[in-house]
Amino acid sequence: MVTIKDVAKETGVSPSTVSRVIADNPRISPDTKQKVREAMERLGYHTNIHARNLVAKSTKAIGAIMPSSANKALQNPFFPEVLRGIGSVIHERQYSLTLSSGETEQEILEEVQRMVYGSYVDGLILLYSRVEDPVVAFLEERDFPYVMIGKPFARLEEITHVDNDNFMAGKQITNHLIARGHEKIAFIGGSKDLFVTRDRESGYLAALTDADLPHDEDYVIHTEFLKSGGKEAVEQLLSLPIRPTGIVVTDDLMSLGVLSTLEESGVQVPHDISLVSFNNAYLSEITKPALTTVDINIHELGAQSARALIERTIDNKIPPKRIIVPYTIIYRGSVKEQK
Amino acid sequence: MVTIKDVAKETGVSPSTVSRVIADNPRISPDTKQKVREAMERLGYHTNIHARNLVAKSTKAIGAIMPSSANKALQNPFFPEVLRGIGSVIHERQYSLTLSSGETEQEILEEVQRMVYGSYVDGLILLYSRVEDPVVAFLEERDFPYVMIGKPFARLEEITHVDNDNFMAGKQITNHLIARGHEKIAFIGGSKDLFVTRDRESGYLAALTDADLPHDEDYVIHTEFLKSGGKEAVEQLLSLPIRPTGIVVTDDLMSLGVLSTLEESGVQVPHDISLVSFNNAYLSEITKPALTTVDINIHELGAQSARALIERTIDNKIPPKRIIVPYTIIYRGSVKEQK
DNA sequence: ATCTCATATGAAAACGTTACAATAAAATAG
DNA sequence: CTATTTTATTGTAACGTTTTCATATGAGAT
Repeated sequence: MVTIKDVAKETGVSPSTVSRVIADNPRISPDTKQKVREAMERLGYHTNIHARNLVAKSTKAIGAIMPSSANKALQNPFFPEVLRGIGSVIHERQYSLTLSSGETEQEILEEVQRMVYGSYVDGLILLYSRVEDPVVAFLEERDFPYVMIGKPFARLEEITHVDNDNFMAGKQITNHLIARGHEKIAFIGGSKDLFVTRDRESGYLAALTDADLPHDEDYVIHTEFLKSGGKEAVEQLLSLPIRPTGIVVTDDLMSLGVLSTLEESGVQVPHDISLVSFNNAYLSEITKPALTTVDINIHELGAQSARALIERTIDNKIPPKRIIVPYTIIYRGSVKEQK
Repeated sequence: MVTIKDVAKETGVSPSTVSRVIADNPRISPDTKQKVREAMERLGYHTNIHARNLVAKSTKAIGAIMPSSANKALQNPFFPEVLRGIGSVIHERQYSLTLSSGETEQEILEEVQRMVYGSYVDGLILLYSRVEDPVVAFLEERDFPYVMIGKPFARLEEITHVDNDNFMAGKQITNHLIARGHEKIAFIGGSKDLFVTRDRESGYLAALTDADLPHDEDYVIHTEFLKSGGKEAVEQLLSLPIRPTGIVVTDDLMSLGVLSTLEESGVQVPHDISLVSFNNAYLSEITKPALTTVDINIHELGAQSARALIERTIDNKIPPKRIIVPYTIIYRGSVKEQK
């Protein structure tokens, strides 16, 4: 292993000078810098981060905390995509990325504690958001830098987070249905405990109100993620005396389930019922009628959170902020004019 | 930050003794161990990995290298799942997991070099396999511990890798179709450059041969991952003078595309054409006819590779090995008896 | 009682880096 | 041409561990 001393010896300067060259300190003459850099290149020098971290406090590493795998959400293509987003800025800034590996909530907490106490990372990105999260409590108590993707459950103004404007997205996509002549519009969302669901639902309701459409409670369904839930939801809607002509579904994967159940029941999409969805996962363009869906820009959610976190690791005193990533509506084939 | 010295002072022993207690050195008396452990607990001591790594050579961290994002495969739910698998053993052994963040091949190589030279990790897991991979060349040259998920392109016997028996799986799933009376069976696979495709195809062909069925070259199609490719493949098959009655598709996501194209063309699955698939991604149970598919046990692929790697980081001289993870066929509704 | 040997502990060096204080050399001012 | 400031460089002390070597204590063996 070639160290700073080897480079120093090679160039005939002191180790401290080499260290300064690495840090690009202005106090070093251009000549020396040049010379040292050549030697580093020639000998194949690479900084040993452990030595560096021991003295300088920064690790130049951040951690990403995944939700516990009890949560089926993991199957969602969301994760590889956020990780890519995070990765892109991580790479650009020459940071490195550590992933949490716990499966249960308890394990995740332990993992986080190990990362924080052992000074593995400078900051953390929480890839989920839940009620009364002990991880958040711990980080707050230690005043450790972190940002959250999605909307925090409490202390909204005190936690830096990156989110979409889910209210507006929900409103706008519902408006799309309304503009196409739909008046009986249902909503199928995930758990009510999740802010994504709540915000999108509020948007949906607002659109209805703005258009002077009544909102029927039977038209709003919350279901456990997918599969059985999605099936039940659809069956419930179809058994109603007056069937909806349009449905807003809060997740593409969910839409897939809705779509298949609808077809099983002989209901044609978009002929009989129009469907709009969220996320623009890859699969949303390969379903039978391709889905009209809200592209929430997952990659950007990741990238922005990484940027915000790095900023925060440099100065944890900057005021917390909320970053809203713009969404785009992707129009495809799941919506039809309703006469 | 509470250090080993603080614990030493608190208990009235020397730092070296504390260090030995941490390492559970048998030379320390049970009494002392007890006492020191209590103090560690009380003061909230946590090992600083950077200090430890500086002297002991192990980082107790491994890296996972994702494929370049040029590769659409990233959208595949495969990744969160392998990462979970890796994570489970990582956690169990108290290791930590670093993720590569490069987007292009060049970036990935740089990333790997940084990880290796900077001694960020003890070993690497390659989550992909490609021809003439500079990353592999680099790792081989440095004799750095690594394992690969999938099948290496060269030096099969020299690289520790974790894979399924894709030949047998391909054969068995094809046999399932044959047993149900199908004789005209087509195959839709990904790029011919990928070993997964090749192996599954060989299995498919072997099944045909064993059953004395002819194999028609027109029935074998290689397509770029999905979407347009999947569509074309299906159209090609349907335009044949004699249509197949069964299709083997090498990936669930691909099957989704095949399924929708088939339906668009008015072909009913499984009534007109039966479909079998691979991977058992979550979506395979929510498609219209749920897919009969090969569960390749992605989680286990990850877990096994992590285990093999950790073993290898401890002793890089152990002979390379190949680990075959068993698959299971999940029978669902996409296959029908052919009379 | 002396000697050997195991057992339990401690002192100190090392790991590769950064950062502060010190110094030497060069440039500028009076 | 000395005094002062500026610029470029160096020596040294940390950072928190592990590890080798040394040492003290007590138990058996002679």
